[in-house]
Amino acid sequence: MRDILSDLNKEQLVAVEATEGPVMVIAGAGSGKTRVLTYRIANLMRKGIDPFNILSLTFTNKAAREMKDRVMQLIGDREGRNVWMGTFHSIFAKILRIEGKHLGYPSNFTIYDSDDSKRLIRSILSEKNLDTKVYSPSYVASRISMAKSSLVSPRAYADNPEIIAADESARKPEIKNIYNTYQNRLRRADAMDFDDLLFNTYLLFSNFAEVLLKYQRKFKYIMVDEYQDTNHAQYLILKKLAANTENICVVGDDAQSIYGFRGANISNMLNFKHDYSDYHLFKLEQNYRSTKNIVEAANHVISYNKDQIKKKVWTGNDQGSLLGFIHATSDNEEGKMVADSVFELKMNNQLPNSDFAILYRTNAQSRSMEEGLRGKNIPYKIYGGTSFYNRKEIKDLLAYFRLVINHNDEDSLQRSINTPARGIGKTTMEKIVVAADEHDVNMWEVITNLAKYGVNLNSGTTAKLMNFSTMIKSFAAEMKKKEAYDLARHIAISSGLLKMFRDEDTPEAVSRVENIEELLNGIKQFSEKGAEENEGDLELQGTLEEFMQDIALLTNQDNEDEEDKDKVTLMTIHSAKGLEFPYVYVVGLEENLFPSIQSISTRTELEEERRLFYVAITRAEKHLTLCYAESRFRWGQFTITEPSRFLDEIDESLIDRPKKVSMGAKDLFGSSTKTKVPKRNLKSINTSSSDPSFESSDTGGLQTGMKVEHPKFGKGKVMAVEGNGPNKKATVFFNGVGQKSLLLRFAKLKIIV
DNA sequence: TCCGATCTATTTTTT
DNA sequence: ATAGATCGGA
Repeated sequence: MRDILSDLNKEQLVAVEATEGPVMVIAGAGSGKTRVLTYRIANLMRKGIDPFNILSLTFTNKAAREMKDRVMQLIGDREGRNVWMGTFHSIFAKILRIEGKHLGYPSNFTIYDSDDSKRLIRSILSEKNLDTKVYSPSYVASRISMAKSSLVSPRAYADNPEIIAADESARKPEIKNIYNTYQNRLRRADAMDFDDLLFNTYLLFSNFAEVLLKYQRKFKYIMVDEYQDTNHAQYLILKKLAANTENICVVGDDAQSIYGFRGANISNMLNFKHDYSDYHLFKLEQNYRSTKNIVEAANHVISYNKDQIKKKVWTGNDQGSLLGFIHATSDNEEGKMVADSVFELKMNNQLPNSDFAILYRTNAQSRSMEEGLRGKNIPYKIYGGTSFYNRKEIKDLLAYFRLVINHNDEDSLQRSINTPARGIGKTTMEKIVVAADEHDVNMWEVITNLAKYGVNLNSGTTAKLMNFSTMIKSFAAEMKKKEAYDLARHIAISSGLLKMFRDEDTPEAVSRVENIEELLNGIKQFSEKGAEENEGDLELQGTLEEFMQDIALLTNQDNEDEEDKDKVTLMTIHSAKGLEFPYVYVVGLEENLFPSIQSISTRTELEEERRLFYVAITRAEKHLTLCYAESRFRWGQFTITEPSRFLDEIDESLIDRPKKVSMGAKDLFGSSTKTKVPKRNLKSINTSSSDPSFESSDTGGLQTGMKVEHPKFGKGKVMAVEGNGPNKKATVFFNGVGQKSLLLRFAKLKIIV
């Protein structure tokens, strides 16, 4: 620990040593940002600061874990574990479990993930008889989420003329009411969604001065990673927490801001100098990670963005080899070619699998990569995607756990009450929901006091409900006595859930049973670990409640323990941020995929996509390969693609591209013997050809999401509408044909819905 | 109330 | 492709 400071370059060193007062570090990709943060923590402790007084915030679990590991390496586990290090959400959840009572929440509140939120929104929509085509749950969810991350309460939402006008012009005036009901429902269930973890922390700190003071005293030194990704709520919370000592150090890179879609606001970086006039600014511009070619490619790409803080990222590293380029005819071939390339590099240079990463824009792209790698027997691991905790059987079992911990959790109640079937059907549940709404109490309250709330049910049903609540209560009683694993297994068996899947006797059900076993094993490990650490410490360790708190914020597979060491990494670019790999493949560089179709209509969104591409490029240390496939299965359909505009933004001289440039659909059809075009798609192209009786509609009011029919392309869905007047264009996804951009002036479109 | 067959929306990215 | 929603029959 003595000479840790000698590991740093001059700029890093000053940033590490400026421990007092506000500090902002603008750190280019690969410039040792995490290093600065971890060494800062070590340095603080070296100077005698109590680790309990240090707070370090990150965005992803992976980044948090990485930071923890590195800090532990520097200063040892014993002291290291006392630093409050974690994601914003997990740290604030921890605080809210302790202080939530001030806001009227019990400490065992349930955290709803985005799935749970959407399900709740769905059920509110159906109660309010709103059309889910107009009020698409994900749209409503994102409106609500945006409001919350800007600290706009349901009340403030309804009172804000601009928001209301926006909703009205989008013909969705009900959103304010949905938001209000949604928030009441969460409250009634003693549940918080992800945004509430921030919003409520903000409320806590602004309304309870003594609580704020307690945490201001506690967190004398605050560090924030990826500051460019903070949203308004996070910004204000930080401002409050740091108000006393102003010992706040934020590290960020505007060029890597990729979370605008969830409310991140780069202006938080720009505002820093206004909030803390005596701040110190440090810039880290030397890239230690990548070769000259990679850095140059990245700089070139990002220079296409208008909005950016000027800085010059450079490297003293070798020139390195040219960027690789893979041009495949289909997504499957792309997977094969990437796997071949990995295999070749690995064999020629005797490299471990862990040197390789394959990065993509969307989780769905992992499949063809997996197939390719499996074909070559290359071990891989996937981050994210449909995570373990999102599988149906896991959610089913977790719903029991959650309900046992928090009986008021209505989502879990609805999920578990008739799974496995107990003869408590829709009619019964409807009556309960109605009674709950009428008396503004939650469903558990109604179920356990049927008479009091005037619910009329026959004696058989009453008995069934009674049995269910008795069972849940008995589980809850055992929670205090039993260890997490024992209780979990007991619930899996006594609830009948395990039996239900066993009885099903399909291959699918077998894997569901296996997954349940896996979850139980995970719990076993957890409680054993708890018992180990328990000596002398918290008595709560190792209970099911603790386990649930632990996993509530783990949305992707974060359990890396088992020998996942030497494997190729597959992940989205978003989750790759902050990581680095010697060999990186960026796949699916196609228009409408990357940049994504939803982003190409506005400059800000397109620039965010470009920053995402920048992040992807700068993950690579030694070699970067860019991949493009001429066709791809998307939404279960065969689609013809065009190369991404981003490919043109890298200087040709940096890419090792085969001379022949052949692209586009014509070429593909000419040589389509190689590409498997499913029969039914060919059929649908042929059968839906021009029909003399076809009548086109007035497309003046055409909107995203509408269903249309085209005389030649058949039925499709409008993905985007852009331009005005005679130049108005629509991007339509046609079943079996793929995506088409149509000039409405000419296109004969019939609006179906 | 349950079950199966059929229809339908869904896919951007993360906590 | 796939999970969930919906509907009709048992």
